Amino acid sequence: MFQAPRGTSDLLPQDQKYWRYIESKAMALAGQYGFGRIDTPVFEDSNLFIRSVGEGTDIVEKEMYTFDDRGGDSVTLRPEGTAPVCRAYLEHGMHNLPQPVRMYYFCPVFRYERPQAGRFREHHQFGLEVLGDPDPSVDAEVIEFAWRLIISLGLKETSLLINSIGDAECRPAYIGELKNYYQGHESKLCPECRQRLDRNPLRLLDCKVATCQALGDEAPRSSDHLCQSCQDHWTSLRGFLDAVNIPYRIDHRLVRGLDYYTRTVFEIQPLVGGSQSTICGGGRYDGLIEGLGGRPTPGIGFATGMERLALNLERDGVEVPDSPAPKYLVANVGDAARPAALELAARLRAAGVGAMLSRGTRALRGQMRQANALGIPYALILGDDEIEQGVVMVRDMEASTQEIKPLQEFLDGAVG
RNA sequence: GUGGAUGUAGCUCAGUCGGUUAGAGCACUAGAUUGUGGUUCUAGGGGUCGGGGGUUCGAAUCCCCUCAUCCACCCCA
Repeated sequence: MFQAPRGTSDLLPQDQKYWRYIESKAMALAGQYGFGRIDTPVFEDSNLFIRSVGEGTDIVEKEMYTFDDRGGDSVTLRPEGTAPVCRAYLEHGMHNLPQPVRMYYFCPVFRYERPQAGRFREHHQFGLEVLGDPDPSVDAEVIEFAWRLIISLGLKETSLLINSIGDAECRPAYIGELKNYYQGHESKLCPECRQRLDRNPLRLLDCKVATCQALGDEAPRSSDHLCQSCQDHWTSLRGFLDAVNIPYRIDHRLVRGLDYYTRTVFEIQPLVGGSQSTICGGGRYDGLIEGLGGRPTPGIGFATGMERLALNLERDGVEVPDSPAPKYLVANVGDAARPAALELAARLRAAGVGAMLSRGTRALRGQMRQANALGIPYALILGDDEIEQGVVMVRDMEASTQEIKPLQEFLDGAVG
């Protein structure tokens, strides 16, 4: 037997409601905030991700689905959503549009990781980007969007964490200080963190080993080492967030795993849940587009994981509307009734009314069971008698009542 | 990539000191009701016991390998 590849899964009809619910809420908000949808290819030139996400990151080092296509070009299944959008911005000359350009997307994302609850090799993200506006009010608006999405979905018990990690001007000096600090305590670090000291000092801050955490509490804070412009940006951002009553918490140890982030970073996490619990993450990336060969263009965005949102909706018991069953099930008894039933169902659907043919069972009983099992509100019964008289029996499944109507009269009423 | 746990019907799980033909509930199909659902009763279909190899007269049960899922690390949505 075949089974879905490791870390992938089927989204079955009965589970679709959560996704459709999230999509409809997200799209409605995107419209309100003036975002236009963009869809980019599932795979891209591998170098796009190497250059944007960063060569030292886990994603590029060991998680990308990279292969040579038959023409010998190295392509990679999208491991994140921001770089392709920036590529599209450049490729289509969007800097000529009124700035900033606001775009959102739903797309599958691929990372070769060891699967676990809430973490998959293929997952799906809703995300958005604002390109071409450096102002902290945009940061606030993007964060407010993310928060509003979570609230409007009905998720409770979540917290919003923010931090500022500086930019190309001030971060190198900060990282130097951080290294200095940790080198003074190297003997107390866990083995992993000793490696981080060279490779990725920022990540020292979010180690979960207790002794490292204790060191992290006393470590120099990025927000205390910002250059003047980053400092101003950070201060303004908090003011704006206060102005729109967004309940953020500053987390000095919030750093993110992609190299392109500058200044603002943020995450939304549920208060309960396992280790794979972050449901939304994002930040500013003012150097990314320039790094991809464009003119200096600021950007900010975030992404949410559909699977994790759905997981949280289910766990929180959020009531999610299911897609309604067709209004009519057309039951039929006898050979003559089968084509008549098919025609009746077709006429109803042509007029925009939901109707489906019952399973071809000889016993009417089975067809009524079907209507019941599918939650179809009305059964239409066609037998030899009805066809002969040009009528149809309409049964209200919930009220357990039924009446005989002339076919044309029924159709007029059903369609009207 | 590291460590640990778990894999028996579509689902939830019994069954394992090795011993006939592997079970239950739910779900599904049908009958009771020759043209009427939900409740009830009855019957039926459905299993390479995750896969492969080994030990044995005999393996769902013991051993090895492998695959998958879950948990933690790592990392992230």
